[in-house]
Amino acid sequence: MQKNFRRLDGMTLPYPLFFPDATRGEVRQLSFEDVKKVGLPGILVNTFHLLRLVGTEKTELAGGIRSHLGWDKAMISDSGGFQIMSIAKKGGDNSTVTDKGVTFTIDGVKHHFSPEDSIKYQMAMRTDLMVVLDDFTPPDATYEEALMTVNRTTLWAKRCKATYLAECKRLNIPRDRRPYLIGVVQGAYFDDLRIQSIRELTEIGFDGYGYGGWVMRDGKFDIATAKLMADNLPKDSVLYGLGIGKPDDIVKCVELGYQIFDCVLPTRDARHGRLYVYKAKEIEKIDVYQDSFYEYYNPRQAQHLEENAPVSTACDCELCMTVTRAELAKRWRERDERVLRLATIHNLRFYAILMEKLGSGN
RNA sequence: GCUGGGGUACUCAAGCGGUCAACGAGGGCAGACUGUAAAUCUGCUGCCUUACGGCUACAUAGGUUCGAGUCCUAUCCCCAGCA
Repeated sequence: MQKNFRRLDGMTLPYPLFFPDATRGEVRQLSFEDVKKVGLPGILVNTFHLLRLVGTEKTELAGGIRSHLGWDKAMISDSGGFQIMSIAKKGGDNSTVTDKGVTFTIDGVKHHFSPEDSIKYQMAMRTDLMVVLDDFTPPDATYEEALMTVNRTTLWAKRCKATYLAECKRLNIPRDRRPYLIGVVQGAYFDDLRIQSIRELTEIGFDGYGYGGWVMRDGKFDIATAKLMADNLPKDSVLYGLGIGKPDDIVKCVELGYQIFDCVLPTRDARHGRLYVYKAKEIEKIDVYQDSFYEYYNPRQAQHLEENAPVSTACDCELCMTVTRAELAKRWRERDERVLRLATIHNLRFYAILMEKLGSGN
């Protein structure tokens, strides 16, 4: 198993890594300075949304999305495959998905997007890791529907790989300076489809493989499929849990061999008033291998208006160092927007500490 | 003192004879959120009950009516204008 993540500039970062989602080029509520202070290795940006909002020319001219945005740490990109699910398949509009690609309709505007587009733009962005465009099903999909997306994902993966190689050649990128290209395993909850997807993708050959699709099953993280994949994928490849996940699920995945994660949960939960708190008095005493090693803290609850302690004593983030629970609760109910930033910082710091704890065992 | 307008659940606020346990908003409580069209969304919020249903309620007391938060009378408060 690989021990380190290699950035385009040659710098290495020890696994496991968690990348907060900066879908549109920014982690919601945070400045890049905030993200850096939190101690995470980089951010994940979304190819489809950035292509829509920034465009290819600007990015190429600026020498990559990193310098366009002014971000100097690691950056990985998602292909836009998830948006096929979250936007195109949500129904009710004119979006369509065919083998050729996908047509999104957002606010009445049509956007065409193909596997080739995704790779070309990811190359133009010069992210450290990129993901093939994939297709997947909603949780209630039938076997036949899941099979169709497995086949399409394989078809697209081939074209993504070809585009990747062509772009590397066209741009004269030396072998050791190429971004990681991740294939995404599909197959929903059907083990044989997952195996088929793994077989087809590994035949094409990728630097790593992602646990794709709907990772939740009946309201719980589908650890069985995560294990199936870890057991059947090449041991020397990178394992990426796309959209994973809750802190305890990340712990389980790291134990299975997963190295890279990204998820909206810490940032979205922060905005929605769900803060993560380690059940330990101080950072040194945190044991992430203990059952239920953390709990939720909701600053919106009126009961916290009297509490003069910090949100967590096992945390060194700006929120916990400067604001009491009472102050946070008060400011939350006053709709002071700055608390969303502090809450986001807190949850991301929680994830950063989690990854540090998980990495120290390497 | 006169004239006019009001008193509705934790708060604000609809309601103008039945479809009202009472619109809506806030607050409160609970839940959801997993490659971000989410600083969002969903419930519950008089009492008993899992529910059906029952009970008690729209300042207070009477009254009219088959039926009253809604109409009438008196009383108590509040507000504006005039004295």
